[in-house]
Amino acid sequence: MSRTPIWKTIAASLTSDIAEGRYRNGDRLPTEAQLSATHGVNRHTVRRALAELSEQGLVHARRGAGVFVAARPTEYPIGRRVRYHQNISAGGKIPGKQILALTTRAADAQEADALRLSVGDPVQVYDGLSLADGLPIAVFQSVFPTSRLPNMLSALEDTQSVTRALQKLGIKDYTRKWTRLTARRASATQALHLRVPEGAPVMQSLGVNVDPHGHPVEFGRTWFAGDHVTLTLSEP
Amino acid sequence: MSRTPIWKTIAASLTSDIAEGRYRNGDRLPTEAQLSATHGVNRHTVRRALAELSEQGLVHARRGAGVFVAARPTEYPIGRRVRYHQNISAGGKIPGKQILALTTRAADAQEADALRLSVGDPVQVYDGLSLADGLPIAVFQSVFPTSRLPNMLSALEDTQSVTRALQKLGIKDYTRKWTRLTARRASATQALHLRVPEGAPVMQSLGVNVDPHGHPVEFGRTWFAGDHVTLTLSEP
DNA sequence: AACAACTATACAACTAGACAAATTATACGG
DNA sequence: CCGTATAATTTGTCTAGTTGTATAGTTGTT
Repeated sequence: MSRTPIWKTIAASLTSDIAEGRYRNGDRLPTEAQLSATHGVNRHTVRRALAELSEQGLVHARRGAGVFVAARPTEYPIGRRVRYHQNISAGGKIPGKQILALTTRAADAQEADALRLSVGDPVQVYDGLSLADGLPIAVFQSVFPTSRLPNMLSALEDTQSVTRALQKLGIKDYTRKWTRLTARRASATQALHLRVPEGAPVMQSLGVNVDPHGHPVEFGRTWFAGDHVTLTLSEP
Repeated sequence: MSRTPIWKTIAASLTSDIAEGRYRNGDRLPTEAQLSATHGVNRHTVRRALAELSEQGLVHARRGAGVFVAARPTEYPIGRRVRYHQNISAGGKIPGKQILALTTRAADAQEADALRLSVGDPVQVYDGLSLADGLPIAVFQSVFPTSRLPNMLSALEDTQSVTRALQKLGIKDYTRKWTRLTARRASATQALHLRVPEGAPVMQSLGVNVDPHGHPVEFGRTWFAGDHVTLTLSEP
């Protein structure tokens, strides 16, 4: 009998299938039941193989949905001019955004400090999800001062783009004033959106964009899925 | 993977949103579709969370309309002097009434006994709905003897208030002679008015009000929505 | 005998899609 | 202006499929 466990040969077979492009980025693998049937083994043996691939970051599973080929890291440049759509397009991927929620509430201390407001001043909040080639790479929360941008939410609803929404409201250009990066663990909801296990490492980015006069127009919090993105710093 | 089911975290999130006043009494929650999108989860998972809140009585759903934050129980004191308007106002809520029907017919056995009439004597009947903060808390049926109060219905139509209508007809004060309480299941029409599922528990209250001379002036049947009201007994 | 690899079974948790039923919003005609 | 038919929303229910986890048993190797 062979010395190598069955699950290792199955894992190797799946790995080569992925490498050869038989299953591509974001594709769903056959179900565990199908794989166990085609390989003539028990489902648990297939699971052992999939666990190996998952460990290596080649695939990720979603309960009830299936096992998917993990995306290769997306390059995301961060500099003085941060434009999501341009960044992703330049990397040869199709950008996408998904609105999770548009709300109005009072500013907390951090937001007030960043936007030069007082705590409790009204702000408009855009919670969303950034996609590259249809795969989630980041969840973000953009906060806009209501006093300076009264109709930001409706503009966002129309354009789905921060850049275009700001243009609509008369702000033709904006630049990044500062960016702070930290490593964090994904919360339950972040993990769900980013399709990573809870507690997986994410990169938290805090930043403020200002108009040409230096007035802050947006305070953004972004959480990048560490496995799917590498941030590249251009002009610090 | 996390040990706690996703739906529990969603339920907890919604509960805290309600507790913090983000959604208030009677407010409509976001639709199940919206919630499932913002939480990055299937609609059925959201439904599981909402079912939990519904079980706890925090929300109630209306098919085709939405999911609403359930009103906190309204305190309704029952004693010798039962005045609807005062009772609700004292609880810090805005009282309201809605006339469902004003009719004249013959007294049945129960009504005749309570009002010291003969079966078949003419009585005037006021079917209505009691609201607190715009939410239905009870349906009621007030029966008045035509012999003693000939123009009660028109007085009610003007004043919408039993107390003021009786004053208009010369009865300056009245007190509760007796009250009987029973638990029942809501009939279809009651359930519709009270916005509770059919068969939900309701408290049936029967009572007679008498003028200062001890003559009965009103026989009232009231059905309180059990989930929305707690009756408190003051002077028995 | 001990251990690792694999099998077998069952259930929980979540996803996916479809359709029914109730409600609300909208357009139309008198 | 009002009522009515129509469409769009929204919750309720059903069926089916998929991964996650737990328990117990079998087989081959050392």
